[in-house]
Amino acid sequence: MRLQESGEMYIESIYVLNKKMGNVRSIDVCDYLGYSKPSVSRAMSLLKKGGFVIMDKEGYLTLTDAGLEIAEKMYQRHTILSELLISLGVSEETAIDDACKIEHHISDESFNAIKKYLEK
Amino acid sequence: MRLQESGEMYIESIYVLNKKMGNVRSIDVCDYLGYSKPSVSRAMSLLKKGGFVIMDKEGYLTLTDAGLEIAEKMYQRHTILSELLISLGVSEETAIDDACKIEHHISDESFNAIKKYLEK
DNA sequence: CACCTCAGTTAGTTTAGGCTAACTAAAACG
DNA sequence: CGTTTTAGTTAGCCTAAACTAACTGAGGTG
Repeated sequence: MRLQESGEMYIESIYVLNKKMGNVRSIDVCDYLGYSKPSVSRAMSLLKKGGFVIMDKEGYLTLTDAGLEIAEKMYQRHTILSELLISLGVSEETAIDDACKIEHHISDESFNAIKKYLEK
Repeated sequence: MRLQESGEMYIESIYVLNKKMGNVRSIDVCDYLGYSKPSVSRAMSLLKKGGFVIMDKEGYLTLTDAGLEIAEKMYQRHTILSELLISLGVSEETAIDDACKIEHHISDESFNAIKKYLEK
């Protein structure tokens, strides 16, 4: 199952919310992303089917290993891209916004080059 | 009229093809982007309606001032983002690919910060 | 001159990903 | 204990942007 950009966003949201508040349900994702319940519900059912997310009987969401792998990748990209932009003088708010969009489009090769640059 | 990412791509293609070969028609855009004729035809009619492109009776495409403004913006972004990535050690092919995707998502603020960084 | 090719358009399909309205079922409350 | 709130789902709509199939109309050629 091919994961789209929106799928990556949902997975990353679950990951971030989990770090922030422990248990995560669909409704939290709605609030976080500003999407309607049906949109999130449908996305979750696709992510469940794709094997990225598990939902228990009470509606709590957990990332599978596959989901966690994506989430960590996206989160690392998010963090490092923000860092790059901030180090170039961009405001924190814009840096985070832009990182959020770019993280889904940049190749591993470019990302690793940026990471290496920042490590120096 | 709000311009989507795909609209920006079409406009940039016309601009690039114009630089490369002088006159540009829809069919050249098809070849360049690898899209079907109906896709390009539809896109051109939207860009005409939006006032970004003019098509003469023979089908030759010209950018309006508004179109040219977008094209130059995208082209500059494309060039400078490629430059940035190449300067960080990314291969030319990947750098160009990634620049092509990122150019539509990055804010002016971040772009200007990158530009300033490269100027030093 | 009949025919073919080439460029563009029209019509209709598909997929992705938002949305609202309306339903269900469980929990919380007065 | 009945009603309200909360969370999730179902059904169906909309837009963007790709596609194929099929038409149109202009030029070039046997």
